[in-house]
Amino acid sequence: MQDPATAPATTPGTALSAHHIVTTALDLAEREGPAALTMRRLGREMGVDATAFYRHFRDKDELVLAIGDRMIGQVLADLRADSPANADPAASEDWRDVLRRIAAALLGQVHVRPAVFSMVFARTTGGPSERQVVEMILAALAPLGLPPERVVLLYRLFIDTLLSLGGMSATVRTLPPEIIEKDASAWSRVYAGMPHADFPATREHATALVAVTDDSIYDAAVDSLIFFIESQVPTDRRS
Amino acid sequence: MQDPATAPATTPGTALSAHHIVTTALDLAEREGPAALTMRRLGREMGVDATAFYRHFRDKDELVLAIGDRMIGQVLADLRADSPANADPAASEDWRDVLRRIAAALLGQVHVRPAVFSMVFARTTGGPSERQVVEMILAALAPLGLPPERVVLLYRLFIDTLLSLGGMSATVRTLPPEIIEKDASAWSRVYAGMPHADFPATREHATALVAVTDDSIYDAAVDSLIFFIESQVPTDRRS
DNA sequence: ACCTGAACACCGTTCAAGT
DNA sequence: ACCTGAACACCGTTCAAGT
Repeated sequence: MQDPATAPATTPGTALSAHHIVTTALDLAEREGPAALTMRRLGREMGVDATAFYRHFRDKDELVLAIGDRMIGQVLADLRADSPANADPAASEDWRDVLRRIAAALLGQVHVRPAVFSMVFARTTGGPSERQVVEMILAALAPLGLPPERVVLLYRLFIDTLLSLGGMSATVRTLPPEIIEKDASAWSRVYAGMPHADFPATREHATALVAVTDDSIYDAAVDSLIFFIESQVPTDRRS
Repeated sequence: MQDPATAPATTPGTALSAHHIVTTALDLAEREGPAALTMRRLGREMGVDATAFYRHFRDKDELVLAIGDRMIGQVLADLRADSPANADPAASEDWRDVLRRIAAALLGQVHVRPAVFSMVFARTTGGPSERQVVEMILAALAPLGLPPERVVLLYRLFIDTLLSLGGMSATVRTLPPEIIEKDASAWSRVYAGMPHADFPATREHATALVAVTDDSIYDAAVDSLIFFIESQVPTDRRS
């Protein structure tokens, strides 16, 4: 609690902090879309001049990465929350379950913070949360008896596939509404009124095509990745 | 050849056409990055006012989609060029080879047109080239004896995984140079100077981690996807 | 130490006017 | 029919000035 009389008259209770800026920026991006996250708009939101943020972040990119770091922190928090190690810290979890839990936590953020996810999925923050997720995946794959080059390739295949699939889905979700409409109608046109003679396979699958969801594709990707990794594991380490 | 005397003095030999606009815009984006593709910059490039393009495209998004369509057209051209059906039109190619050729053609555009790829990989143009690629993949998977819902899921898994992995790679490639540097150094920091006690798996794989390339990940994804699809095919249809 | 405000060099897009 | 040019409502960022 700050005494209103001693607080500077120009900024009544609106002291900026990196944490508070990130919180407000994240909310703004999710509420109105990635394009609404501008320095000026954020300034209006927080009652300060647009240029005030440059005291806390070198440039807008730094701010966006900080928002991304906040999101990865949530991924990590979700992972800890439903970890079986909470019940039995000594139990070493099956690597498949570790990967499935990480995949689920990432997909959760695609749903709950699509704007942020679309802004940072191709970027690296190098923050502490990111490092811990990296360590979790590598620690799960390391005991499988594969050469290190193979381990890191499978690690990157896993994380890059899920980040990019999630990022694509999040990007589409946060496009301006009129463009989402255009994209959707483009697919309808592709699948529907097509010359039967030239596009037999597409016509045959038109009904099924419109029913596929991004989440079912993501789930299939997780199954596919685990199935592929399993196939590389020496038979004596399979379980 | 146009008589210089009869050509309008204001636009000497610079008549705009949708095709010419797309060509110049694509070149500009690849030459100077996606951020350099602005209406004003393109106008300067072509010697016309920035607002002249609105006679040919409804808005900038339409122009970007047209550029994307041009790129997919190249994918299709590449596919036709190295199709074995050129030699023997009666031969029906193994579905694995069809998928591998499509994957290779997409990756080719990631390399040769990363800026365009990064701008459109999450979008749908609904153009004729796109339709033909869709038909190619569905026609390859249709004879495998799977229910239509399964066919379309595997089709989407295949195309979405490769588009999004390629898109992520292309996005990183076309980031402003100083940001690429920041991203790369972020990874070095993650992999290198980390507390050995807390990140044993990361430390163990530090050397191997920096050696993984986007292309090797993409290739592994193609292998993984084909391996997964194979596993779903009824045994009597495997070959 | 932290924020303001003017300024610079940009954006996409609309619309009346020119040829 | 096609392009121009002024105008509107925006951007990110720098820097001198304020408190």
